[in-house]
Amino acid sequence: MSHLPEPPILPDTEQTPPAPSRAYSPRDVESKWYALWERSGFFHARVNATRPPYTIVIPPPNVTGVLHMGHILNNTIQDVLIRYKRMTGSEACWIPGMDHAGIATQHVVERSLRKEGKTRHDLGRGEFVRRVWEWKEQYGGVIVRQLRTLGASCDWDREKFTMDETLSAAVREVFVRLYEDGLIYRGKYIVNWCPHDHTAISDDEVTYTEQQGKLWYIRYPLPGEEAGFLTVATTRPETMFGDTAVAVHPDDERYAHLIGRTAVIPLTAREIPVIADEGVDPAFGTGAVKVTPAHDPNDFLIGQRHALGQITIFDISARLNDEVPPAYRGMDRYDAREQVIDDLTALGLIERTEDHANRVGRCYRCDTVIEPYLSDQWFVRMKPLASPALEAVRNGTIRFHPDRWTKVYENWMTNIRDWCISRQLWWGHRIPVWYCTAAENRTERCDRPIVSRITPASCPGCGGTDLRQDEDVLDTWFSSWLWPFSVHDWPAQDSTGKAEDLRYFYPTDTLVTAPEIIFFWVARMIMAGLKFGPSFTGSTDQTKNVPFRDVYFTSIVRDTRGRKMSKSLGNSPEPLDLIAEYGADAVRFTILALAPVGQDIIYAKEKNELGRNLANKIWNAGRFLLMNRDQTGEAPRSGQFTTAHSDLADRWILSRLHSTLRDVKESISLFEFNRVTRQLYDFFWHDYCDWYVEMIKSRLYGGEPLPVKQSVVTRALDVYDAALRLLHPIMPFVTEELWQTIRARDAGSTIMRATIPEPDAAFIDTAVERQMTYVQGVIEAVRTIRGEMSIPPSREITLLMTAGRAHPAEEVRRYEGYLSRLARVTSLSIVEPGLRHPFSATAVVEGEEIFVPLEGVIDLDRERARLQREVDRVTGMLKGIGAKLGNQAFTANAPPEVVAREKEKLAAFELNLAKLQRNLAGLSSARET
RNA sequence: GGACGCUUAGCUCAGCUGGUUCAGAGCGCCGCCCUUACAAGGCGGAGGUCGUAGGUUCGAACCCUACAGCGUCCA
Repeated sequence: MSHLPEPPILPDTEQTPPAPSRAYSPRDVESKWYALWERSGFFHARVNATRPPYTIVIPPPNVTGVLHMGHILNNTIQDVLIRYKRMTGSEACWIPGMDHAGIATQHVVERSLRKEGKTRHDLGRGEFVRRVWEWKEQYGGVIVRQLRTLGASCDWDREKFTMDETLSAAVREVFVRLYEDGLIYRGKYIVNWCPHDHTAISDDEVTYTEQQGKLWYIRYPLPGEEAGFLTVATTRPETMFGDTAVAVHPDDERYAHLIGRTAVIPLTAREIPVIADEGVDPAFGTGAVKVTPAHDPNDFLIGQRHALGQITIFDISARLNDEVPPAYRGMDRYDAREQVIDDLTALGLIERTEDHANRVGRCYRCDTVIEPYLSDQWFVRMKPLASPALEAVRNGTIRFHPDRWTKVYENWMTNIRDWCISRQLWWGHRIPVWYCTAAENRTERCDRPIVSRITPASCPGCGGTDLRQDEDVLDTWFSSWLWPFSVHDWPAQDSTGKAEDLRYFYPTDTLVTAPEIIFFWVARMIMAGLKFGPSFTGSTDQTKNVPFRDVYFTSIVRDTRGRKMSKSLGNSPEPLDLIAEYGADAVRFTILALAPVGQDIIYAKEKNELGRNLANKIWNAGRFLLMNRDQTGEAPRSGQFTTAHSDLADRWILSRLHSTLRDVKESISLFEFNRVTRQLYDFFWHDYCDWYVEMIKSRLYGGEPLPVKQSVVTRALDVYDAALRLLHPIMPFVTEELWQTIRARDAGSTIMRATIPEPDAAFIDTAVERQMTYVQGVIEAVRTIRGEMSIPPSREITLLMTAGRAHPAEEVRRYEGYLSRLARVTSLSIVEPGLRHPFSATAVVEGEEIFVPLEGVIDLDRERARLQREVDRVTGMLKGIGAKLGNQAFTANAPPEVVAREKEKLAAFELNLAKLQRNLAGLSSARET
């Protein structure tokens, strides 16, 4: 339990000690609450039949990862949803965890080995993997601790890691099932090979960039023809040693006579056929292309159609191998390119060279240029999985926010290609496939791979025990796509006691993630849910099997120059530094406030002042309430809100509170978080602090009887208490601190598990809001006069005003306290309309005239100019409305209520204008008197 | 090349089904205030032909078309 700093009491001695800070200091507050929440088990969710579940699984960050701005946004949103749901009747469960990040983690450990002068091969596979685990235990998961600093209310008891035993079992189970269903196959195909990481990567892991390159026109000699050549154009001359044909389009008359003949690969003596293939673009280069089936995906297909040979000429590092002439062996692919060009030039075989922009694919992990490479890999057949997953999004079982991502998804899903799932790494889930290596007694069955959930003891073919497991591991995403149910220990849920959890918490409700991984992850999770869900939901109902119902795609965080924030650019603030400087609450609030729906965020650290200032404002409102509570005491409380001794301001703030409860509820349901921040900011800052608190001061500091004051205090606390709860999901720390402080709480209670009130339409009172608008209008009019006439607050003024039918005198009298405090008016007189009040500054509010007598002070010229501007403004508006109403077409076609409204406006403005003009004239005559 | 998104005040953004205080907020700027919660504050003020050009409509920031600029994804 903590206490707000007391208001400063200055001793009347000459020495003034440093005043206790009146500013909110998040550092002191935030550090203590998280630990208490976690220790108290407030984050933990349980199967609870009396509450509906609300589940989110965290997009598992890499075990190597550290918190960046994208995580701040993403996890703040998840926490807001979880905390809001927890406080509005749901059993909210946010399941945290990490993935093992195959390539990235292996890199990290290899790098540290290199410092010892070793490679992983020196250690051997078993030892290397042991070292990775060691690294993980010691250094991994920094991000998980950082999330706690952010305030994330994850259910840490449920934390998972994709390499955990149960999640590994899920991976094996899925592999075997897919294999048995014929959806997994192995084959020699062109894959995206990373020559740096020495592994295949999937199509989605390649990022393409436009690059300025060259197109070389190379002469391939035609045997038997003196000085006869067939010229082919290529961007990759170094691959010519792997050519097994030259191809032209069958309809290309230029080359028709060459089809079926041969050409010689320069720098070698090898002859290759000239073939005709529909896939050749006659407009590209010369219309004749070299065909290298082992090193180009298109050529691979051409090669298959024509049964061409496949000659692999690179080793795993993309250096030329022994398939090429001795002079080039061992050369890097780019060195070889230069050498080949030089040698061809020397032979006069380069016809010409053109600039050519080409798309270069790079490894998304290490940025190395990808080499299309022929190798044995494992694939998942995607089409059968994709169609139900496509359907689930199309028919609205799963909804994307913003909706436009649906189209991106559909596009990809309808053109889906098979997924290469094998990786030539050591860190990851090893492929559960064994091969019989028995030399003797082999049967036909021995040639088939043994696909098994558990390590097989012997070959089912020959019974031999000489088995070798496939060397490869699985793509990390092959475990991530199971995450929504593998976190509940599927398929071992019965033996681990998590069966009930799986039934209760699956499917999850909302997925919050980045659009960048819509294919990598989101789409595949949907496929996995629909494929494997029936086995644990016991239902074929799509709605029960999908992994989530709503997917919210977050914005990309950019710097003020529009560049994506990244480590390598160094343009991203360190999130923990931000939190240290501004407080986690401020960082959370700010990032949400900055995030336009579906657009990128332009982020600068100074913007956190928005959130910090709000925290400070609320803190100080709390101090105000506390002081008055201690001074005055509270009235006895019975219901939710005290209605005793309530006046306009009280009814108004309750109306505003319930409007805000309603608006926030709606905004959250629409995932419009920046709107939530605006609604809360406006309520706290403007409605509560600027108007309500100022208005109750006239009663708190006036001569009201104690019970009245106590009711006022109680109600102010009631509203504040409810508003704190509503704000809590976004600013968890400061709201807990204040909630605990403003009133005594039961031991072990927390705002985290308090209830956010349901919006109640009975409190929303438009009549009260209209009256309040009038009062505010009068106060603002007087303040404007003060401001423009440069009348300091210290100078007392009197106010004369008319009181017509809409706001009769007895009503205006009730507001006198507000006017005196908020407009610093010392006396109020109701006057008859139409009287002259010379030497007064004037204004018209809702048809009522107000006069501020300023004899001796008034600058008549300034006031005249001010009124003239106002007259001009109103005249302009009247002109517009007049034109509209004078237009036959408008009055004939517009809905009657619109026309009526315009007529009302016209009348009101005309009334205002007449009064303004009369007062302006009165001012002019005042000069003569 | 195809698809999608964005363009509103100096900056960052709201503006929902076309018509109420539809032209707004925060920051910044100018002026006045240390008024007993808050100077990380209070009060007031100035700032925009809503990217351009057409069109639909009685009426367009909002709907349609084209163009320009910026951005993202896919080929």
